[in-house]
Order: sequence, then C-alpha cells, then structure tokens
Amino acid sequence: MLDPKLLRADLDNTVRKLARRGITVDTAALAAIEEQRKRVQVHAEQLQAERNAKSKAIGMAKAKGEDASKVMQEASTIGAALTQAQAELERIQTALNDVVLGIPNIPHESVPEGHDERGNIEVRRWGEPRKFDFTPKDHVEVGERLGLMDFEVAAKISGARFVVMKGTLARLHRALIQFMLDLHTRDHGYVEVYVPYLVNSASLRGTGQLPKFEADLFKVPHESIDDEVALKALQGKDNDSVAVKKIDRSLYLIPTAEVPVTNLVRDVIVDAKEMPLKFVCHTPCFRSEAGSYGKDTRGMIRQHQFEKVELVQIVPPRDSYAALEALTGHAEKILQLLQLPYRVVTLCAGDMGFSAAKTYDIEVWLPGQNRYREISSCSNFEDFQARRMQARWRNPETSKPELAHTLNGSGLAVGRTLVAILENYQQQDGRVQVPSALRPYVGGLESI
RNA sequence: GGAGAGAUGGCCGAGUGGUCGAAGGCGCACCCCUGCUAAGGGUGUAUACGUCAAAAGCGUAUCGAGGGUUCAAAUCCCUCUCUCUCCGCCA
Repeated sequence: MLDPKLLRADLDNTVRKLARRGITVDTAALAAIEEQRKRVQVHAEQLQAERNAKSKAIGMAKAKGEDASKVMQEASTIGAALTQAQAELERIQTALNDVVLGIPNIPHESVPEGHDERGNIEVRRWGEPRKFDFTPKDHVEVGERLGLMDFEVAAKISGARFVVMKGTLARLHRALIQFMLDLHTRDHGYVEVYVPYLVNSASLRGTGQLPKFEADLFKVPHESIDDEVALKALQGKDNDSVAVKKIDRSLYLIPTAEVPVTNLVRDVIVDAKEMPLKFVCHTPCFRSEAGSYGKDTRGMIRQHQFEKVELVQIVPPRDSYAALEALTGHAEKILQLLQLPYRVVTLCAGDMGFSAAKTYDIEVWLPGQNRYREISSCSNFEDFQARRMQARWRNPETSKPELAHTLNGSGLAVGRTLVAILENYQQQDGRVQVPSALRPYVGGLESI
C-alpha cells in the first residue's frame, strides 16, 4: 500500500511514477473522493467532540448531585446526525481504501523503463553454457527415459500441471532442499523457519496477493458457525441484538513462503537490535495458474504445486537496497555451487510484480529450451508490504515506531533447479550426473 | 468433541456505567544526590488518524475483534477469534 499522504499531497507526481508501470490512475475521481472524505470526517469528528463534551458535563453534574436533564436532552439530539455522518464516512473510507489497495508500488528510480519482459536489462552473466556433442533433450525426456518422472500418473491422480517423481530423482529433489537450507543457514546467516501452508486472507492482504489476485490462489472454503450454533444463538435471550451470520474463515494454500514468513512481523514492532531479520523457509507452493493456459504446458516449469526455498529479510529502510543486492547474491550462490550457468536481469517497470519497488530475476540456462528461464525473483518491497501489515521497527534515532522494509527472493525454486540439473548434466547415454556439491546429500551418488 | 477460566499500555497488574488513555509496579530515558558499584529522589515514557505548509496546539479513535443498549461503555448484553486448564480422541 502506498503512503496515503502521497496520494493527497503529491498526487500528480505519484501518478506519473506509477505510469511507468503502464497503469493509469483516475486522479480527478481520487481527488474528488478525497475531498469528500475530508469534509465528512471533520464533520463527524466535530459531532463526536460535541457529544463527548456534553457527556462529560452530565457526568460532572451528576457527581455534584445537580440536575442534568437539560444537558441530557441536548446530547440526545446529536445522535442521529452523528450516526449518519459516521455511516457516510465509513462508506467513503471503504471506497477510498479499495482504490488504494489496488494501486501497485512505485518503481524505484533505478528501475528501467519498459512495458514487458523485453524491457528487462541484463546486469550480469555467470558460467558458460555447456557445449553438447549430441542434441540435448529437455527435462521431460530425460526424466521419463530414466523412468523416474511421470506426468501421466500425476494427471490421473490430480490433473494437469502436476508431477510424480520416483527413486533417485525424488531423492535428488529432496537433496536440493537440504542443500539450499544448509547453505543459507550456515553461510548466509538466515534463520530457518517452519510455517503454515494454509493462511488467512489478512496475511495475503499483507503481502499484496489480496484483494487483487485472488484468482491466482487455491482457496479452501471454511465457515466458522454451523447451523446448530446459529440456531441456538437465535433462540437466546436477546434475539434482537444477536447478529448471527456465517463468517467466512476460508483459508488459502500459500503461493509462496513469502506470505507466511513475511507475516511473522505483521502487527509487530521489531526491536532495532534484532534487525535485520533474515529467514529462510522451505515450503510447497500452490498456484492456480489461471490465465496461463497454453503456457509452459509441458514439463515441470509451471506446476500447480512446487517446492521452493525462500529468503525473507526485514530491514531498516536505509539498508534495504544493500540487502537486495546481498539477498540476490545469496540466491546466485546456489547456482554457482551447482555449476549452473545463469544471468541476472533487472525487471523493467512494466514487468514487475504488484508489490515490488525493484526486482532482480535470476535466469538459469536450460539447454532443452536453448534459453535462460527464471529460477528466482528477488525483490525489495520497501514499505509497501510493511504498511499493509503494520510491520514496524523502533528507530533508535527517533525512538518512534517506523515502517520496516521487506524483501524476499527465491533461493531457489526447487523444481526448476531440478529441471536445470537434468538438462545441464545429462549424458548421451540418458544418465544424469549429480553436481558434486549435491553428492553428500545423496549418499555420494555420482549419477542417476 | 465435552466442561471451565481468561484476553487491559514494552511487561506485570488494578479498574463492574460518568472529569479513564486508563491507578500502581517493573522496565526504559533524562536529571539530582552519592568519590565511580549498590541504594535513594525527581521528571518523563502508547499508537493511529484528522486539522495545519510544517511544528506546536486542538480534535477523534483505540482496554482481543465485531455488533448492541445508553446522553455516556474497559465496565452491561450478543456473536466471533485466540490463549490456558481438565476430560475424550488422535499423527
């Protein structure tokens, strides 16, 4: 969420910066509703102040044993106007809030111009794509030839965009997770966390997936009151004051560990001494992939369910861009140790995610596709998520709570890392070499 | 699943309708005293929002959440959530 002050005091400038993302904001409408809000809020608060003053006077009069009936009479006349003003204010604020929650983050100045991925800028490459003396196969062929990867049985069990892996391949997949977690905890100073895979809507609002991107999520319906309880409540004493309605307690499968992990600090004021907070977390991720029909339908690149090791940092604002560089480096280190060629690109303004102020994508070389494919996305959200979730820290310089900055990045997407290994380490005989860094995690196995 | 008890400021804890944003304590900050530790004394110590160019000031809201009663709710009523204890069940 953007600072509402920017939309009030610096609207034109803010809208200009947002235009870089290719979005337009109806400034006239926004300014109009904001003007309305101001008028109604001032009015409502005046009425409240008036009522409070009279109530206080009644209290004082009664304490002294004086007759307060006249003031009580006056006070009671305020009620109706106040109720009306408050209702109007609430309506306006809801409308305003809906607009503001739908506005993406402002791109950082260093973010390049561009409307889509063609505007992204490569910042560095690492490693040389291997020269094959045979035509390299894609990971589907490699995996199926080994008899260890099965999309058909997954489709029978669940449907499209799922996979079943077996034997040494399943083990290699698991080994990657251990390898990544070990590196980030041992060498990069992250604290491992285990978190829920089902989260509530408040958490998703905090990181920015809701309200705008519900279609991308798997929702698990859940209501809190059953008919029996509701009936009992209705038969209770104060029938007229009972407001029984089913409360939607639906949960969502996490699309990334970013959601539960970043929300660890929702409504928290972090002690400056504990900063920066650095968490690493392995979870499965679930994405509906609505709107990606026909895209990456083959193989493990785009699945409804995949494993990911996620890096999350909560830092003081002035450190966040240095932290983004460091975090990106931590993700790159995995690929370097696995000897997988990759490149890093800065996403242009039009290609960035909703909540991000700046994003680096790491793209790994896939011989089967003869191109680089995203394997990690590392972003600085500045205070955009922090404002939504009220994640703060106490700034020692001001001793006041201030919004923290949040960052995250994949370190790495496990399924795609496995894909990269299968494609880059394949042999002509169909076997796949195990990268030496991984061998300790698979009992010394050299190939599968 | 059944029975019960709770939820108040950074922490502990008082407060059952009215000058309560909330006593007291702890902690923290600053000051005083004290020849440097300990002890003692004083002062201060929530957050958000609005108004304002900004600050000050003023106003509004917040005692788990939502709703209700009332001129007035931390306090009364209803619903929900969460925590704890006991029983049952369970990986």
